[in-house]
Amino acid sequence: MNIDAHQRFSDFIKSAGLKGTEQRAVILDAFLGTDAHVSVDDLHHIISNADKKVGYATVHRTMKLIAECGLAREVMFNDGISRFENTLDSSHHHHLICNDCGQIIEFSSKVMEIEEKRLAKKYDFEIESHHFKIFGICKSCRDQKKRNNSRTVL
Amino acid sequence: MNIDAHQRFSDFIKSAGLKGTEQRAVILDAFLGTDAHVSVDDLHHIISNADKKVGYATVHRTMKLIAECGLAREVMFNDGISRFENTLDSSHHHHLICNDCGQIIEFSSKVMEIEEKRLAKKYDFEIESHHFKIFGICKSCRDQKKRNNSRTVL
DNA sequence: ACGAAAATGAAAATCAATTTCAATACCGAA
DNA sequence: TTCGGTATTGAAATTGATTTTCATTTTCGT
Ligand SMILES: [Mn+2]
Ligand SMILES: [Mn+2]
Ligand SMILES: [Zn+2]
Ligand SMILES: [Zn+2]
Repeated sequence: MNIDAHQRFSDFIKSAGLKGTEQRAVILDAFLGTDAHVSVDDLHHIISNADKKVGYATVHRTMKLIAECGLAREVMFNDGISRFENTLDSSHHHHLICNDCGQIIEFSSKVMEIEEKRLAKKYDFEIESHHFKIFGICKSCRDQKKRNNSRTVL
Repeated sequence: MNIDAHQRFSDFIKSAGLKGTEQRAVILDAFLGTDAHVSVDDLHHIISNADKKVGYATVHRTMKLIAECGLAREVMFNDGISRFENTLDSSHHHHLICNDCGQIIEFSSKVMEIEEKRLAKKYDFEIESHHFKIFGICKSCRDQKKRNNSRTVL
């Protein structure tokens, strides 16, 4: 189905005149092993916890490469930290982000994709990327608040 | 029509147990005097150029207050800098951002607002804010590229 | 005017991201 | 396989926006 991610990365590396290294393999594996939205720091910890040693700067540089070759997408929520998500095993989507617990709900919307194309045409704009983010309070956080409020009243 | 922005800000200040100061007035005026997406640094320069002296930290803290009271909305594009835009004299909208020249085109979309409400209901999510950002290349940058390319060929 | 509380601003701290650079590793050519 | 030019690594330093600190000043209800 998909071209193997490792293959794709090494093709990218080669075609860019770069070199394959043990560190890059370790980082790619760590990244492919998560299904969350991981920061450079997250990945650096994951790698360290697996008793491998790769410098923070190298994780950072390699994640940029992995994103550049299309295996990762860089997303920023509201905390000023860049996070990466696997693009191969998830289709295009957007995010609902809970302001309380940080939970992230993914969604996709055909309606929005169509509307976006209409807007691009209207403004004669060539789209390279786009992102819709909805911030608010998730159901479980609202429920928890309700419980706390009734407790306060008692 | 609108409650006067100054009135609204001073009401907010008062109700929060804060104090009115000359600096806050200067900063609010500077902010209301622009119609762009201005950073703290932008505003600090605007104020300095007008031969007034307000510390950078005070501009920062005051813009947070102005946003908190609903007179400004904080937006972040892709350069890691927070910018503020006037909410009173512009209605709710989203942004097309040119990756080449940084130009920002504003748009609003009824379709998206409706779709967003549908999604919130679907995921039982209480929306507090949302933002749709489309990155790409604007018409004039595309035209310029074309011109450069034909020049290269010659 | 007094005095408690808040605000100011210069400087320092924070913190993710990025750069530096000397040492090391990669890899194609011979 | 060795060689050698090039890329990579990683610890430490730097960057740059944001945020905090804290001594001093200002505000504003009484
Ligand atoms: Mn996602
Ligand atoms: Mn705008
Ligand atoms: Zn939540
Ligand atoms: Zn442009």
